[in-house]
Amino acid sequence: MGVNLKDIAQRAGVSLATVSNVVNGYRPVGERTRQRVQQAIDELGYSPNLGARHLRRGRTGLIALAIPELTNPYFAELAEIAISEAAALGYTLVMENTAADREAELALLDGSRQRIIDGLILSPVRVGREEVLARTAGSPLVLIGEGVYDVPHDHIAIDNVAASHAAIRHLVAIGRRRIAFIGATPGGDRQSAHLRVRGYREALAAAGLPYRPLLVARTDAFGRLDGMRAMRDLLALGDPPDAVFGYNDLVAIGALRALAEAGHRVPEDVAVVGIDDIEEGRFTAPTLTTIAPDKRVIGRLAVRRLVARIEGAEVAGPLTVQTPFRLLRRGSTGTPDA
Amino acid sequence: MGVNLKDIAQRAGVSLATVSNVVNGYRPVGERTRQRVQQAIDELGYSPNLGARHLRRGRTGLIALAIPELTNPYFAELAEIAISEAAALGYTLVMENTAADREAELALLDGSRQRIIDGLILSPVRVGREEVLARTAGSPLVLIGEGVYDVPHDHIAIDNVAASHAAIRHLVAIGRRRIAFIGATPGGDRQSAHLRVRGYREALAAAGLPYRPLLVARTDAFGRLDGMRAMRDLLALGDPPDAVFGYNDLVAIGALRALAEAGHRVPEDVAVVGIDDIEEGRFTAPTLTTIAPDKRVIGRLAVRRLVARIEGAEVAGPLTVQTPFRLLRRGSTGTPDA
DNA sequence: CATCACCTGTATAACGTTATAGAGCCGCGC
DNA sequence: GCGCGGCTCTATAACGTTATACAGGTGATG
Repeated sequence: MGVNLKDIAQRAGVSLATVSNVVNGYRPVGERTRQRVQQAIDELGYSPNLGARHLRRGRTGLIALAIPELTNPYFAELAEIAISEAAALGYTLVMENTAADREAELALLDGSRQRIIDGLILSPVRVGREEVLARTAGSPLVLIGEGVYDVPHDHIAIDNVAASHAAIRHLVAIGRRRIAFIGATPGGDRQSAHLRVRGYREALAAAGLPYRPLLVARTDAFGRLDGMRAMRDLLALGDPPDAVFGYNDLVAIGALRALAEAGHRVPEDVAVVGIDDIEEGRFTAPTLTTIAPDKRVIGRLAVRRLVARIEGAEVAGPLTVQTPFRLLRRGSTGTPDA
Repeated sequence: MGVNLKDIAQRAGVSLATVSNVVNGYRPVGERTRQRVQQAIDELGYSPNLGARHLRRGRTGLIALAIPELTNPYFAELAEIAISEAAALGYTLVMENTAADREAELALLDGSRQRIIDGLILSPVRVGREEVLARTAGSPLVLIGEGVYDVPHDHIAIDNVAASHAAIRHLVAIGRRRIAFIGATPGGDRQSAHLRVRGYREALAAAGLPYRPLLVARTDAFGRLDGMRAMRDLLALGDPPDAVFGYNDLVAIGALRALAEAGHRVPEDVAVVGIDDIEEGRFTAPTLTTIAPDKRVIGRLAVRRLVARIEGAEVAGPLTVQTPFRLLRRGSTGTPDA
């Protein structure tokens, strides 16, 4: 349908190859010829057929970002950053929703369904080291968030243990002693849940506080509803917590809801901290104290690493990169809003 | 790199064309041959090179969903539905972020950047009838949300006027008399803002209430922050409203925040209603009454229409489809949570 | 003046697929 | 026995691009 190289070549009175060289500068072209060709391109409105180009080049120009849920604002915010970074590098980013499903993650890893993409950024939830090592697809892979260790792939995430430390230290500093954690997982999945629990335990120990297993609430997923249910259970304990640290902001927001329903005051009765710094947390009542990962760094770095691997560049630096984070004190731990 | 048709053909001892026919059933193939080929495919693990296939077929198998912001949960929820519907129909959905930018919308319409996609689902914000009519790209286009009328394209949206009516009727029914609207726009963009204001005015008139221009707050965008600021302004009026209807849930949630900060009780002092039924609204304090569009219908219908047009099928029914909605009564208008 | 290197531009072979034209083969009916 | 239709399967020409090999011309150098 569209205008193609041949049309341009005819119009400009040169060969196909010359037009191609003008378009992507693979070989030098004389100034006069270049101008004639460029004029023809402008007049006819040529844009290359990417299918054909990529068939020839062996690459498609697409990269995929696979996340467990698009409706988690953290991932939506991350995706927005990754999309624009990919565009800046000349790639188109395709979103894949794994829905935290093991089969979906495996399918992506093996690339069976995905002969279209040049590389994959995956936020793994259900797959671990073995599955990643068993990966057959040859295209580059960058892991974000959850840790899958000792695999030959880039991995970008915050230091989950340190992040937990910071959250718990803050709660201790404002005088809390019975600090609960919401969002532990039963199985081996969700490495970061384990790491965050570990940071929680270590920080408690460092503060001289006892570790009470009853105060660590497991959840199946990590949405608002899960946080709400877990908080209800915690409130039903004979001796409920005076602070809660959620696996992420959504869980913490669910906890806020359960506390409001039960008539508890936040932060007076129970203080709440989350992780992710989603925009929503700046508008809850009270506003949510949170650990803010640097989403811009994570999103951009993931895309850049992936593109560098795709293009075969030597990538400096270690495979695993830990990105910075900050503690944002807000209403849910007693800091008045600005 | 991968296994291709030729490898399979050699392995099975048949011709290229036969393998192709086995793969996509264009021509009948004898049972014995089919089995030999199928076995070779399974053994070697063949999957077609989509670039080549699409070069030949003239289609890429990609469709784009262009929305003003990925971080608006309404669009994230819609996107999740559209992605899975597209996958079910054998297409891959690419997300495009227009960031409510006119240039970005125009670029998508003209398809200059987008020779990769077979069709486009666009939620227009800054472009209107003329721009859509001037579209040069030949690929099918489906519009969602905002209305751009009298153009030869499918358009899927709720009846904005009726939705506003329902919201205002509800507020009137619970005894409110000074009802404000947050989210009018100055320019001609955002048709739906105009329509929602129109429904607001009509419903006021039908209830015998006066229309007070001071109670219609303009905003530049439609996020939580915009809603919060607008609500602050409304509260500063000599005679503040006793109810607020937001352009969408985000705006309404911002209003909730401003009300909480100013010490007003919801719904006792001010009742609040939004549109979109994003999950977040079920967890605010109080929970948010909202007009719930049927996102599943919108997302699926948009994708199906688009795919039908791409594949050249005759599409029955009118171009413009209005999708159903429901009023969900929650805490912000005095209905206790279930 | 011959040789050589260089600089532009051209012709063409891929890339992996699908659709078209046609080649064998078999059995049936005249 | 011959022609014919139907059924499988094959050979091959696209699709639009890029990279390779090559051709023609020009200027510099010995």
